Amino acid sequence: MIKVDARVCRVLPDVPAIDRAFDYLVPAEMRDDVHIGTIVRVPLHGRRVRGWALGLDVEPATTRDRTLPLIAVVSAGPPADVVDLAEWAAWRWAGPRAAFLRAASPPNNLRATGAPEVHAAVFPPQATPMAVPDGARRVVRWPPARERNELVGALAASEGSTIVIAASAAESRALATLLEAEGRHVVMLRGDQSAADRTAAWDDARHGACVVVGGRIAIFAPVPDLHAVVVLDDLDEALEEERAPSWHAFDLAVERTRRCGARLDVVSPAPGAQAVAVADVIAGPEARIERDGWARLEVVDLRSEPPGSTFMSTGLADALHRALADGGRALCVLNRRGRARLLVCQKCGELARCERCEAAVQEGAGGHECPRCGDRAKGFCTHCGAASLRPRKLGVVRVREHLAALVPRANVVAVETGSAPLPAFDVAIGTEAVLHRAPRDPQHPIRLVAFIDLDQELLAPRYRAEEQALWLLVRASRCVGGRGDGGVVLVQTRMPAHPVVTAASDGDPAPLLETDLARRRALHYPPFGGMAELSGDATAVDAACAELQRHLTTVTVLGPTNGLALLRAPTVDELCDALATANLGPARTQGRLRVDVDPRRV
DNA sequence: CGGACAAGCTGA
DNA sequence: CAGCTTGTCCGG
Repeated sequence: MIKVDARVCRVLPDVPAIDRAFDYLVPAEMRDDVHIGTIVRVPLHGRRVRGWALGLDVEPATTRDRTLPLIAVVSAGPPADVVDLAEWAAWRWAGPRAAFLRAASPPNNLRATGAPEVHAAVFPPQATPMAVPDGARRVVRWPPARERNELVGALAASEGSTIVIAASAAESRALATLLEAEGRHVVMLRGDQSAADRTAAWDDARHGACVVVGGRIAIFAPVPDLHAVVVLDDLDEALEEERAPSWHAFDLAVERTRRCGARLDVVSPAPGAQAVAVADVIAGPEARIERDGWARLEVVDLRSEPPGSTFMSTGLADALHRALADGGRALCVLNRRGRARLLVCQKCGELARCERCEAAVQEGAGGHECPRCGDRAKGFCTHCGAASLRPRKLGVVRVREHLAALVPRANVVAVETGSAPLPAFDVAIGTEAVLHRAPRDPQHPIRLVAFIDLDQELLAPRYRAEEQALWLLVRASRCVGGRGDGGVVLVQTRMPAHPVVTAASDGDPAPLLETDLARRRALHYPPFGGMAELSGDATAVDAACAELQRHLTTVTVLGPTNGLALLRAPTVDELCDALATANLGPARTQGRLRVDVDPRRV
C-alpha cells in the first residue's frame, strides 16, 4: 500500500559521467535522517550507487509511474549552502557536480543525524581583528621571508568560524600551533590527511566556532557560522586542483564569502591580478619592511656575456663560490616545462619579441610568428635589424656539467622529476620543483637560488607569465631569506629592466600589479574576460567546438587545431553560461574531452 | 560509469 | 546462424 504522504527526494548519483539527478521515495524510517547534502544509496539502472540528496519534497518528475525508494542513508554530507556552492563551482569550471560534492564530503561515512549543534564561540581577549567591515575583500601584501603567523591570527574573525587556506602542510601545522596557543579551536582539514583524520575534522567543523586550517579543500568546510576566509598565497599552484575540473580555492573563497557576507583576506607577497581586481582594500606593511622581506636580487645581463658562454656567466660563478663557502648550498632553476623556444639575435643579443603584444616570437611553420596574438613577425631583429635570429635551447644535463665545471669540488646534482627525496648536494639543478623539494637544514642553509634563464619564464607564451615568474622569485626569496639574512637570488636575463625583475629587486610588486592589470584589461584577459581550453581527442574537441558555435553566444572559438581549442568570451559568466548551455555530453563521453576554464598554461 | 541490447563480423 | 566483438543508449 503506497502512502499518500510519501516524500520524494532528488538524488545526484556519485557517478560523474551521469551529471543528472533522479527522484526517489524516502521510506518513513529514513525521513528524519535525510537532509540536503545527505549521502544516500539508491538503485539506478540495476546498480546500487551512492548519491547526494539535492532536494527534498520535490514534485516527482517521473516519466514512468514507478519511483523507487532509497535503499539506505549512508552518511552525513555537506550542508545546504555548501551544496549550493558546489553547484556554482560545477558551472564555473564546467565540470560534473559530483566532482565538487566529493571534495565537499567526508571521505568516510559519518552517522547522518539532524543539523549538528552549533557551538557558541568563545574567543580569547587578545583576539583583535583588524578593522574592516563585514563582507569586505582585502589584499594584504606581505613580503616572502617575513613571518606571518601572527598576522593570520589577527585576521581570524572574532566571532563564528574562519577558514584559512594555506598551500603547504608545514605552514598549516605552524598556523594551527599558533592559533591553538591563542586559545582558538583549530580544525585541520587537508586532502593529504588520512581519510579517518579528515572525516573527524570534517565532523568537528560542522559545530562551527573554529578556525579551519587546510589546503584547497578547506574552502568546502561544513562550518555553519562562517565569518572570515583567509587565503594565503593565491598564486600557489597547490590552491588549484590539477585534475579535470581544475577549480581554484581563491575563486571559491570569493564566491563563498560573497554569498554569506563574510570577510575575505588574501595574504601574499605578490597577489595575483585576480585577487587585486576584486579587492576593496589593498594593505601592506610600510615600504621599508616590505622591501627587507624580499631576498637581495642579483641580475646578470646575458646580453653582455661573451657568445658561447652557455649561461655560465662570471656573475653566476662568483655567486656560487660565495654561496658554497662555509657549508652553504645553492639551488639552480632551469624550467623546461612549457618551454618557449626563444629566438635570440646573434648580433645584439636581444630576444625577438612581438611588435604588437611583446610576447616572445617563435619559429612557426611559415616563418616567425607570435604564439599569443598570431601576428606575423619579421624575420630579422627589430632591435638592430640584423637577420641573425637563432633559437636558444638548453637541457638540464648539459647545464649540470657546465655548473660542475664552475665549482669543481662541489657535489652538483641534477634533480629529476618525481617524488624521491633529494640526494645530498651542494648545488642542485632542476625545474622549479627544486624550490620546494630541498629540505631545510640549518647546518647547510640555501644561500643562493639562481635562475639560469629567467627569460623562459618572463616570456613564456602565457598571459599569466609575469605573475607566475614573480611567484617563482617569491619562492626563491623564501628559500634564502630576506635582505638581512645574507642569501641571494640571482637571475640571468636579457631583460634586466623587466618589471618582474624590478619588482623583486625593489621588493615592491605594486607597479607590476598595476601594469599587469592594465594590460589584461586592454587585451580582455582574465579576470576581464573568460578563457577556457578544450583539449583531448581531436574528434571530441572538434565536436565540442561545433556544438558551441551552434548557439548564438559571445564566445569566440580559436581553433580547433590538433585537438586543442581556445575559447574566449567578454566575461567569465558568458563563457560559463555558453559551456553550460552547449551539450558537451556526447563529446565528453565518446572522445575524452577536457574543459579547462582559466587554464594555467595558456 | 556500466548494463542492455542491437548491429556487425567470423567460422565451421 | 551461434557466438563473439563493438557501438549506442540510458538510467527515476
